Amino acid sequence: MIQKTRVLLVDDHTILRTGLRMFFDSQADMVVVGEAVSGEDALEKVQLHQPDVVILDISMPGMTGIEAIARIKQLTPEAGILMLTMHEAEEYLQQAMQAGASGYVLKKAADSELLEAVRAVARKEIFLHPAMTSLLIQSIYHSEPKEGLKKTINLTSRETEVLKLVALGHTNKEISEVLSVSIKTVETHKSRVMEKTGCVRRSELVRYAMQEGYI
Amino acid sequence: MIQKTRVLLVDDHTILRTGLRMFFDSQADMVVVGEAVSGEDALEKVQLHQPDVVILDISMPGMTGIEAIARIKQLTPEAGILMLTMHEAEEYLQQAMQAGASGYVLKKAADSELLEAVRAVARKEIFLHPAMTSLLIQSIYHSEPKEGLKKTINLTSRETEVLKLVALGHTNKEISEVLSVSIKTVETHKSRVMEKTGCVRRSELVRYAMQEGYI
DNA sequence: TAAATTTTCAGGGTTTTTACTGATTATTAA
DNA sequence: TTAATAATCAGTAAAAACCCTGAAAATTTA
Repeated sequence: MIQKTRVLLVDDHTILRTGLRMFFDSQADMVVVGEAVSGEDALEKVQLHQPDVVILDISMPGMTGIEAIARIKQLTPEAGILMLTMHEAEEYLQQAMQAGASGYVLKKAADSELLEAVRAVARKEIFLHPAMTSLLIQSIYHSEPKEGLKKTINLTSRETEVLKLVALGHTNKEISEVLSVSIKTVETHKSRVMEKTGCVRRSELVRYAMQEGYI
Repeated sequence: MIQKTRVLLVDDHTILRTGLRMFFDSQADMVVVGEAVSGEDALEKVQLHQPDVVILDISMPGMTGIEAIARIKQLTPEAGILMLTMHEAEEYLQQAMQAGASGYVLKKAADSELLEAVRAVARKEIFLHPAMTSLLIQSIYHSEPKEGLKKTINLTSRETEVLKLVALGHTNKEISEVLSVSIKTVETHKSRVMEKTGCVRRSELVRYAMQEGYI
């Protein structure tokens, strides 16, 4: 091992970070070069420490892990990003991989799996637990309209119509003409959809619509 | 091991089949229950032997492996299909996974990998070599448009980037930030794309991008 | 019927996009 | 080495979108 794999830990739980640091530093081929407690913090630390692998939690205060992935990738495209999370849901997995993550490991996974994942990501490979891979492939190639998510986010029929048309790139005016309502009404529906889905950008709306099979 | 994994070999090369049969039969947990020399033959043998795992080559006389996957899946959805091929190209990989394959192993892979793959598929998991997984994820989430489609309308690389981002719902500002250029530059590229494609509305641009496989 | 939800619309200020025209600097091809 | 193509950016005015708050009908549910 000529060079140790440089690891940056990003998690808001100090205890977890400390544990991970001890764990990684006890490995001959890796070293923790820094820690960050938030997405914003991570962006700084990434520039400062130039890590090979960034280990990131999805749920963090402030910027979400998903957002952080994109920002980090922008800053240092060479750094591999490994999501370490307790969420087994495929929606997170999909979003993370789409945003540019190189791996996804559950917090309940075995230590050996985490090490394997870090080493794979350091080699520029993508690491997913077989079961996670199944989920991903399934969701990509053989996805059914997800009932689970539809239950939580309940769009009205009018909101659904507007979402679809927005995602297809139609302007508010076009939508208002198609639905025979005023532009103001369209704006209201759209903003309500964004509120319900948690989207703050039109692009997120597009992705949401695609992901949920609206378009 | 209560039940041995029942394997069906499908390949038009007799030597290879014989070698594989000996190899698998030497394993304590698997048994080759049949062989087939073509896709058509495979369909019969699948019904006859009810295998747990079908090992299939893509390139075969008559029905292609990709076609065979779909047909086999239709007949016996419980059977896992493992592609064993010399093709490293991601287009085959994508097609195979989309058609319903559960794994993809290169003929040049190590014996141990093949065993691992068969066992994973028998467990209803999906098996891909990490490098293959990378390819797949890359091609799904970070794909370049297909060359064939770009013949008629020739977009420059920058125009293509802008088109993709526009179609994904990003604002000019977001695009200018991602590409590190001014908004004015983005506007120019976008209007040029609209000129070339004949689109006059953003929605048409979205449809074009989808149709041409940009997104 | 009463309450909750859905659908509809408005005002107003800010930001962004659109649709022009025009132009400079690489890079590539002939 | 020209000539063509690609990529960059500017100005400007009108149109549209965005982001609020607020609110009245219509419909559905309890």
